[in-house]
Parts: sequence; structure tokens; C-alpha cells
Amino acid sequence: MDDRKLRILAAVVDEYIRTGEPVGSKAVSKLDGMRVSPATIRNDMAALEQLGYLEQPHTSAGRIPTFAGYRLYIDKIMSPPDLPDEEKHRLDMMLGGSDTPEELLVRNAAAALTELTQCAAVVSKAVPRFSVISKVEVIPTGKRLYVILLITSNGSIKNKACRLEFDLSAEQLEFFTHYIEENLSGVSVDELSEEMFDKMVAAVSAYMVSLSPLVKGICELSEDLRQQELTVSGGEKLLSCDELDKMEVVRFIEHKNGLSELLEDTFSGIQVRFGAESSSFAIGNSSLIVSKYKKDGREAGSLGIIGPMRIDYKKVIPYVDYLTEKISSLMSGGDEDFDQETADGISEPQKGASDDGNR
Amino acid sequence: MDDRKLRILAAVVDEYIRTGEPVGSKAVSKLDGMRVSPATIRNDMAALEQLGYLEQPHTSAGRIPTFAGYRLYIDKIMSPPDLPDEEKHRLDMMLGGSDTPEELLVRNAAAALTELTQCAAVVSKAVPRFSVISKVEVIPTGKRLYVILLITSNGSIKNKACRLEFDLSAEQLEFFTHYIEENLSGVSVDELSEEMFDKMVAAVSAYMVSLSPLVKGICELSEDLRQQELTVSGGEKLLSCDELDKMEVVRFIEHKNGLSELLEDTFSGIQVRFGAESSSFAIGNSSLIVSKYKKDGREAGSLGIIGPMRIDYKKVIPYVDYLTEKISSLMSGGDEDFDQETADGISEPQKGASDDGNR
DNA sequence: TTTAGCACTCAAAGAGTGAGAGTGCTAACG
DNA sequence: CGTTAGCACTCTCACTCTTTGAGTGCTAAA
Repeated sequence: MDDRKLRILAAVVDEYIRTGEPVGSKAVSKLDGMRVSPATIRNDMAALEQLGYLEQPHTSAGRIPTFAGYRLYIDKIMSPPDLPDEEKHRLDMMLGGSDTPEELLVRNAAAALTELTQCAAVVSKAVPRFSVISKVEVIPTGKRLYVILLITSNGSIKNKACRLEFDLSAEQLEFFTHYIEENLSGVSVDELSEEMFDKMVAAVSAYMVSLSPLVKGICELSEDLRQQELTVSGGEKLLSCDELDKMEVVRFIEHKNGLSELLEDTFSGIQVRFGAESSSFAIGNSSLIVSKYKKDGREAGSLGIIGPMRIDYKKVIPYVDYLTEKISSLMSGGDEDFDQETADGISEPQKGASDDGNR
Repeated sequence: MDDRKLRILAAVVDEYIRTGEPVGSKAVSKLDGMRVSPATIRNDMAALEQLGYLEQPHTSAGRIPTFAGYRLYIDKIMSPPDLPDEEKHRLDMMLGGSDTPEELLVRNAAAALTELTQCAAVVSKAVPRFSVISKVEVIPTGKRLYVILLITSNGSIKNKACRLEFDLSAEQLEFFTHYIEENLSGVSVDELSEEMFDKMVAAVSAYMVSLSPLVKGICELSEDLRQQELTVSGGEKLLSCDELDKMEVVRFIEHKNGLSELLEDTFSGIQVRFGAESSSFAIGNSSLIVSKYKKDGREAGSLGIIGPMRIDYKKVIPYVDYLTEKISSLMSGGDEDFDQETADGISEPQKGASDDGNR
């Protein structure tokens, strides 16, 4: 692969992204920095086609990049420019200052991305694997009716109603709550497992059979905790690009198939994935560009966009990059937040430093 | 409006629904029960066009119904047939028995509707205006950090974290909880208002200024309670019908514009609304067919479908009708359920029934 | 009031055409 | 040897022209 071929490939991809039309040898030759004649370029393009980086829609048309062509372009050739300062300021304005609640911060970022890229924005909140159960409460709210409240060190609160066979006496309730706190508080979300709860059901049933629905309820809540939160916004933008199948787009917006698995993968920096490369997340010619943001050094979620493969990567990647960086710093920054504080132990005083989070 | 004209209108609508093509006089004349010649029908069709019930896409095409035409057809002419017993059984199977949790019941109904009609299903849970606040708890969970828990008689549970300026002593907490319970328990969701909370903020601040965030928190939770829950499923089906604007469909699926207001209207029986008739809910040529289901005689939510205007009303309306009927009877039926019990108050012990339900 | 007949209109589908863009190949060039 | 000019060839796209057929409105007769 000589250097000129790479430059030609880059030129074809750039041009194709810009115009959406197949790119011919003449067009490439006219571009800045191309010192060779169309004929030479034709030869190289034929070679690039041989190698699987370019293809022709039909015999007498120009070339368009293949998947492999895009891959090579993105991973090896293209280098996204730095964002100019005024753009950074603009993004800062859109995000909001350090006193913006985290949730809003992320929503603003999504809005900014849809606005700037005219694509759908994707936002996920990572499962807080390392945050710990900080409090479990069982509150009687009616005849044989109880509400279970589960609170974690990262500020998630889950509740659930639960009906028992018999009413509990104050002592029984006391016993139960004590038992649960003993067994659960300080346990990380990642450590929670069915088996653990099965054992608790057994133990608790020995004391009083009808307590087991409560344990099961807590078990269900803990499953909720492990559910990744996923939002896709601005999905309508995807309908404007006609290289995407509308049907697939809508199905995706409704079910978000496969996205969750994809975002749970560990990776660092910007990640670009093509719809066709992944079996589950499957909008035909789409491209997913995401990055993870961190909170106090731990992955806290991811943020990115979904657009056509033919998207302006050079323009878009710096946006995603800057936003995740910025969010990471805003979240971890000096300002007090729920997590930082609560991590030091709500129910049992625990260790010292900071927070939950993960990896 | 003589009878024959009505029959011709009906024939045109039926044919148009069946074929999707403009309907000509000859086609109508060939239909069962039409004893007159195409020429006669032509005259009547011209009259119907004059009256605004039919229109021609272009001079030499057949006729298609106008909005008014559909309206007349739906409201006055068409009479949807009764569902045959085997169909009813089929639907019963799809719904699930009387031991199915309410939420699942409704989800099943939606699934059945998308399946049977190949349209998007709409489900809403009515704001439980008449249910009352049955419990308010404030639980300390960390340094200056509290979780507010709000429970209503219909089983909704809402929570929210709240940060105060100072920590509360046990007495202060006691006082506050007591005050809140005194003022809120037994108050119906409908009666809750900003002013009410403003007054409470004032009263509570007199005792201790830093309590007001808690009241505000409760106020926000009460706003959540008044939020109607809305789900649209199977939205991808809408993309198959090309009379609907894909863009509008996706925008609608994402934001559900205007649907909530529309479903909050009071009406009884089946309601058919056209997208263009309503300013806010606006998918161009769409038709919304909904009915309300009840629980113990009170509106509990609505259920229906969104499809193209050119939908088979005769087939679809009986489905929606039967499903809402059935759900109403399953929910209110002999079987124990949360609301029955809790409606009479949880915090005050009262009569009896059973099950849970939440969120 | 209904019907047959007829001239008229218009959209949709097909056929033919020319322009233009782009190719691959060959042979000449430095 | 790599590079370039020239050339014949291919294929799509946009355009025009024509034909076809469905459906109409009107008029006059039954």
C-alpha cells in the first residue's frame, strides 16, 4: 500500500462524504495535493478496488468506499482536527455550567449533538457496578401491603410494592430489616446475584415463611439496578438520510436493539461501529460514533451519535470527543454531588474517599 | 341525502379502504346490492362531491372520500359487526386470565392490537385523579440527604432524593412528617395544587426554613403523579403505509405530541379522530381509534390504535371495543386488586382485598 | 328518473434519444 | 519502470413523445 493510494482513498472518502455521489478519477485529480493525472489515479483506484477498499455501483460510475474502505479511513488515515476555541465555547454554553444537574448535563449534550450533527444522539448511563447498596427500607403502607425501598451509594432509588400473606409485627419487621441491612449494605451492585437472594430466602423463611416475597421483591429491584439506561433522541433526523432504511430506523428507535450490549463493551476513546458489522444493532448503512464519559475516573456512561456511514467524521468526532471530555470533567469536578457524599456511607459509615462507579 | 347516495358513499369508502385506489362509477355499480347503472352512480357521485364527501385526485380518476366523507361513514353509515366467538376466544387467550397483573394485561392488549391490525398500538394510563395520598415518608439516607416517598391509594409510588442545608433532628423530622401527613393524607390527586404547596412551604418555613426543599420535593412528586403515562408500540408498522409521512411518524413516536391531551378528553365508547382534525396530534393522514377502559366504574386508561385513515374500520373497531370491555371487566372483576383495597385508604386500616401494583 | 352513448381529459407506463460521466486498455513518453 | 494521453466503450439519467385506459360530464333517448 503505497502512500499515494492511501491519499487517493482518503480523497475518495472525503469527496463521497461531501457529495454523496460516486467519485471519479478526474474529480480526485483536481483536488488539492493531487499531482498526478486522472489516468494514474484510475490505475490506483482499480488497485484499491482489487484490495476491497473501493467499489463501483455500476461499470461507468465513479467509486465509493466499501466498509473496509471506511474502516481504513477512520482508523488509519483520517486525523480529526482539534476543535477551535469558539466551538468549544459554544459547546460549553450548550452544556451548562458546573452547577447543572448531571442528568440535565447529559441531556444537553445529546441536544447539542443532534443540533450540530443533524443525527440521532445516543446516551447511556452505565450500570453502576461498583456502587453499593446503602439502604434498604421496608415500609408498611396498608393491610399486608409493604413498600420496599432500595437505595445505592450512587443515588439510585428503586421502590416496589409487595403484598404478604400476613401482617408483620413491629419486631418481625425490625428483624427483617436488620437481617437485610446486615446482608446487603455495602454489597456492590455487581456482586448481587440470584443465588445470594436464594440463600436469603431460605434463611428468612426459616424464621417466618411469609417474609420471602419481600426478599424476592428486593431481588427484582436489584435486577432493575443492573438495567442500563438508554436514550435515543432526535431519531427523526435519521429519516432525512435516504441511505438508511426507514423501517430499520423506526424499529431501532422503538427497541434500541443491540445498542445496550454494544455500549457495555469496554473500550476507550472514540469508537466507531458500523451497523452492518454488528449482528444485533442493525440499521443497514449506519454508523455509531460513541465515547464514554467518566466520573471520578470511572466509566459513568456513554454518549454519541448514530448517523449514516457517509457522515462527516472529521467534523463529528471532535464534537463527541470534546463533549465526553467536558462532561467527565464537570462530573468529577470540585462540585459536591450526590455520589461523592453518599459514598462515604449512608447506613453504615464506610471508607473514605469518593464514590461508586466502575472499572 | 337520499338512501342510495349513502349506500354509494359507503361503497366508495369500502372499496377505497380495500384497494387504496380511487373508485370509479363502474366499480361501484358492479358491487353487490347496486342495481343501478354506472351513469346513475356518476350523477350521485357528482352530487356527493358537491356536498363535500368525495373528491377526485384529478379529473379523470375515480373518487376518494374526504375527511367529511370518512366522518359520515364512521359515525352514521357503517355498523361494525359483532366479533365472532372464536375471535373473542383468541383475544382472551392473548390477554391472559384474571390473574394477569394489570400492567401486563394492558401490554398484552397492545401487542394483540398491533398483531391483528398491523398498526401501532396506543396505551395510556389515566391520571388517577380520585386516588388519594395515602402515605408520605421522609427517610434520611446520608449527610443532609433525604429520600421522599409518596404513595397513593391506587398504588403509585414516587420517590425523590432531596438535599437540605442542615441535618434534621429526630424531632424535626417527626414534626415535619406529622405536619405533612396531616395536610396531605386523604387529599385526592386532583386537589393537589401549587398554591397548596406554596402555603405549606410558608407554614413549614416558619418552623424551620430549611424544610422547604422537602415540601418542594413533594410538590414535584405530586406533579409526577399527574403525568399521564403513555406508550406507543409497534410504531414501525406505520411506516409500511405510504399515505403517512415517515417524518411525522417518527417525530410522533419520539414525542407523542398532543396524544396525551387528546386522551385526557372525556368521551365514552369508541372514538375515532383524524390526525388532521387535531392541531397538536398531527400525523397527516392518520386515524386514531381509541376507547377507554374502566376499573370499578372509573376511567382507568385508554387503549387503541393509530393507523392510516384508510384503515379497515369495520374490522378494527370491534377489536378495540372488545379489548377495552374485556380489560374493564378483568380489572374490576371479582378478583382482588390493589386499588379496591387501597382506594379506601391504606394509612387508615379499612376493608379488604389484595394485590400490588406500583410505580 | 334512469340509462346508453360519446367526446374529452388526464395520469401512468413505455419507448426512444442524447448527453455526460467514467471506465479500461493501449501505446507513447521521460 | 511508472506515468500519461488518447480513445472506444459502457451505462445511467433526464427528457420527450406516444400510447393506453380508466373515468368523467353531458346530452338525448327510454
